[in-house]
Amino acid sequence: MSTTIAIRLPDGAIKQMPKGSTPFEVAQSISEGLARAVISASYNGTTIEATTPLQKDGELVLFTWNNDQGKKAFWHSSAHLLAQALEQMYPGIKLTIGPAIDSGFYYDIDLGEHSISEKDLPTIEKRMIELARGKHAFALRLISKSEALAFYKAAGNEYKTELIENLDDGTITFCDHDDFTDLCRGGHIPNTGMIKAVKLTNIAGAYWRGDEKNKQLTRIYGVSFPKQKLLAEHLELLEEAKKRDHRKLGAELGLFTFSKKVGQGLPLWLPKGAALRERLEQFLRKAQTKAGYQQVVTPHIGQKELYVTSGHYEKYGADSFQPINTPAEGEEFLLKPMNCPHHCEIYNASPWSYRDLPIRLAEFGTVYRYEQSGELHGLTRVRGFTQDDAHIFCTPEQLNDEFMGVINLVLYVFNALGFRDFKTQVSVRNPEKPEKYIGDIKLWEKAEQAIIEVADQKGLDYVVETGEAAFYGPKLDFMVKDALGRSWQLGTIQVDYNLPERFDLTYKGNDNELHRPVMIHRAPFGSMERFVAILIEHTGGNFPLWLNPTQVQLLCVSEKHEKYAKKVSKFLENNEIRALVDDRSETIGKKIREAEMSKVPFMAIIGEQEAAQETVSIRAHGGNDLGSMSLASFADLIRRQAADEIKSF
RNA sequence: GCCGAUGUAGCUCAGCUGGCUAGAGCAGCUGAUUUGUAAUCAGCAGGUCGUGGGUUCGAGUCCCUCCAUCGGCUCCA
Repeated sequence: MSTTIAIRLPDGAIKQMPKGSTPFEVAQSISEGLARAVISASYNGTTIEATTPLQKDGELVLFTWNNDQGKKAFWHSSAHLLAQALEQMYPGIKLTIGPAIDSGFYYDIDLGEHSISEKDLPTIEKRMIELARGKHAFALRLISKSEALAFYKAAGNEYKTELIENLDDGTITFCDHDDFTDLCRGGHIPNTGMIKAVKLTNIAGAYWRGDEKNKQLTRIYGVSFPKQKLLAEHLELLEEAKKRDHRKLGAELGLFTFSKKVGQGLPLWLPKGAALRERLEQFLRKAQTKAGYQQVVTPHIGQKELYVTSGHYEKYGADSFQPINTPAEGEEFLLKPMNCPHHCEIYNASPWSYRDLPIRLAEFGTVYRYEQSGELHGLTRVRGFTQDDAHIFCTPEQLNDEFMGVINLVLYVFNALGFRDFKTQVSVRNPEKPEKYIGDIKLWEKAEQAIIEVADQKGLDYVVETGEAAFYGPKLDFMVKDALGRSWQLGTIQVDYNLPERFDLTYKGNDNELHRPVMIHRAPFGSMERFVAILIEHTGGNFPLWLNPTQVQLLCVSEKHEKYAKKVSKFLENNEIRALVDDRSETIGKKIREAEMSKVPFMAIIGEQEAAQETVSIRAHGGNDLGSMSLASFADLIRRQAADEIKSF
């Protein structure tokens, strides 16, 4: 029997180590520095501890703080530490789950009689650090299902018992450190001493197993680091991100506002915001016209019957804005929560031949949805919003090509606005919850297959999310993160075989028989509101020149130069450049300061010299002095930059 | 909707353990100043302290209700 094993490292090197060596010892054989940094490891694809003995040949990957897996192990271990501190400070609480997340960790706890508020967090942090200093090793041990159940039954913890019930005997492990034990599948740092800095960020309610019908537990979120300095940097990053918050910038830049009197979640677009939005609409309208869309307009309300037909009423009626009554007995209208039923009726207004299809109907359609009060969020989640909606009615044979066409349009839009960092997600139904969906399973399968086929063909790097489909069909969603890293769905493309059935949509085929068209619902922006919100956060309010409501601010050095400023302004206007004149009796310093704060891309200083030489002195936002130039070359500069921005896609 | 937090002039904030007519800066208005690359000076005005109730001799400060906002959960046609 061999006493050494061959361990292959990611760089291809093969280490011969004594059987039973640990990843930590392998690291040590490479360098002491690496050994100190190693957090956890994976062996033949399975996450293991740095201290797990390796018994057979295999491939080893060492994880440090610099890998995502290393961070996950670090944060997961920190969750254990949090649980230990909580158990000591609040005896009798019941632990449930405590995973690592993208930026930190949390633990869900049933506090029973106790209650914890944000004021208690610093004390808990302190206790965690004290415990960490004990440098207690994390030790994973296999335990039988019956023993595991006995352990948590004795503790009266019904949550852990429920978790264990769903695990297979022989795969269950406990993790011990110090006097603390937790059900755990592994992936820890060697010992608690590595955790040098902890920040518990917030406290929240979270339902057991994510189900609203279950008991609400207390969730404590935190983040931890191997160095104090890293925590300070992390907090600073959060502060920076807050400055890009679209709610803050929206107010500062005068883009939009809300009014308690108008109502929660009903945004009011101010002139500058409306100008920005208008330009986005123009941009998309142009692209859509090129892509063969036709613009339509439909009313903001529709008879209740319309939504009963579509199935929306049954699904959302009770939780929506309630029907509007009229003087006529029994007559009821709903504020439209989506545009598709209206567009279906437009389709139905004429008979169609297969030669006419595809029909692409587009509308910037304003819809109203009664979102739960706790869900409202700036412009990203509102109760009244405008979708850049369109519905494509096509033959089944045309579906893939049409779907591809929409993907290309969405990518074009994202590119044009600099959204390079997005994720695509194929949202399919959850087969275990058929009650959430309408229509024939066979059609669902066809629709899902079509999306995956086209996404593959396009080479999209998508993830499949089960249970995220709309109730009438699966979709391809384009997800973009906000300043704080929260993911939002912007673009969406949906395949729908169901509404054509419900609205009895038909076309005459070349066989002279009536056939069902397929419908694609799609919105590249998603909604104007959410898109503008994310655009604000991505650009920090420094919009691309072609989109900016104000491209140039003309700043008079004194009131004497007002006349020349007007002339310059006229010139720019004739060249389709959007400029404003600041001719107040303020110092030039103050005018520059205010223009800087309003994030205008260019400032043109206009004084004695400029008036005499018929030039402008240009300062770019941020302080870059571009010197003086003729009006024509300035106009040219702006035109070129705007054209470059648009061309870059 | 649920858990936790917050709510003082248009904005950012001060107001200690409840105690006289609630303060400041910026923004606004009026006047002076006519200015060369991130805040000119002076004066004036502006708040029923989110709302409604309660405790108290006395509430911006303590308690409750509701409303709105923030961080999560759930939801997202």
